[in-house]
Amino acid sequence: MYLKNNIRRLLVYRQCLIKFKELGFEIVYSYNLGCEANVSPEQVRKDFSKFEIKEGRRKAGYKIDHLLESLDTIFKKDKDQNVILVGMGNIGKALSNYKGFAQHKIVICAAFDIDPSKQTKSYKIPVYPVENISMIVKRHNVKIAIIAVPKSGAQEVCDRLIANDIQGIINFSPINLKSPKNVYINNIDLANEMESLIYFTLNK
Amino acid sequence: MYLKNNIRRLLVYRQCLIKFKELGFEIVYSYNLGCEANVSPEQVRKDFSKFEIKEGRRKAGYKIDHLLESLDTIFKKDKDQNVILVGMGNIGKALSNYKGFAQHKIVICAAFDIDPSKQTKSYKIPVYPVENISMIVKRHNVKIAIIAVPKSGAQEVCDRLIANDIQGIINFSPINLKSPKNVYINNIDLANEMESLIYFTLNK
DNA sequence: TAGATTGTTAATCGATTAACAATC
DNA sequence: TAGATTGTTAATCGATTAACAATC
Repeated sequence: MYLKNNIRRLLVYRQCLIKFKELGFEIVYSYNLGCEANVSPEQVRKDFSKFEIKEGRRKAGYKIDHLLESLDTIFKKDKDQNVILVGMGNIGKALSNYKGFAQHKIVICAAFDIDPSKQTKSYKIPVYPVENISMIVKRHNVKIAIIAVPKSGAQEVCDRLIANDIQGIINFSPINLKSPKNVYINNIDLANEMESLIYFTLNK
Repeated sequence: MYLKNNIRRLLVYRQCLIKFKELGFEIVYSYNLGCEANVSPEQVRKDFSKFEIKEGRRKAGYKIDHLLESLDTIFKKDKDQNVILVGMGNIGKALSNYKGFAQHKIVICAAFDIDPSKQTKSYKIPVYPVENISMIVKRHNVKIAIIAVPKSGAQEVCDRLIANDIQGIINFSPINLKSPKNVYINNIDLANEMESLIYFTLNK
């Protein structure tokens, strides 16, 4: 199993490569890419090596398109990935409008909220009562979910998702969810992210 | 300089301790806290040791209140921390309404946007034109900023913030910002967070 | 007291960095 | 060819885990 940092760096490389491509470049050296991604050239080559990306040519660098293809294979970008979103509060709404997902072939196919006033099919993404999770998950074969409900309801939502065979959850609620270890959870606690930033800024 | 992971775990411990406290507990053992935070008891004790938190009593565990006080000292929670927010799009708006910051004594004291239709003082947080950054930063002695503008404008905003002596930036724009190394940047790329979740979920 | 738990020291593990042969 | 760059192997560094003495 590859480590988190590895994967995260690959995703940053992809970001950088897309930028280079947009700027009209066709090849990069590990040195360029490292500069842009804030890592050493050796780290870049090591990461590629670990994922068996061996498309560089000594002295001639890497073709950007080839690298992007390899990364698309690793991240299975051949088709859309359906995800569901639970909670249409501040964060939920922002995520449902977020443009960045589409470019990554991530599609929020349905949202859920307990508040009937937020349930509508006239919105860009249909918003259902949470009772419908089971139906929608089966219909669209969803394996990934986003939790953006208040802290108090997060564990209950989590349990319901797992009961419906959701395998991975990104959690914006500031609580450490309990889950069986075969369910992968990515916690994003916005206040903690701010705290950590503040800590490192003030303790340089 | 303490490592990122260390600090992040301390913040998770705090989250857990607050939960325990709300549930009426007064003491914890490293074992309980580890369980809740998903780390080993040894890791908990090691982290405490590193930050010179030595308030446990053998066999009697740690007083939750004492631990929270120590953590508040480490994270300087004696007074509010003013931050500014640039970009009042989807994400910016969500952040400006986010309840979780107040509990952490993080205060968004002003927001900025280039779109005149978004500039208003009648909103909960005043929204100014970006030209006013300099004035507000000086007036409130702000050192920390949030970037939530589209990718295309992010580097320009970043440069302007740094020119105004901002020391730490949390960046929600999907781009690797260039900055002098004395400015700490915390990048949160929502699409990459989703990608990483999807990767680990599908490659278990 | 005996057993449990802390705080720290030592051992292990894994990630990053350095070095370098291969070669374009 | 000479110099530059890759891909990999070896060395280092640091984080995590294990062990254990101290002691409540």
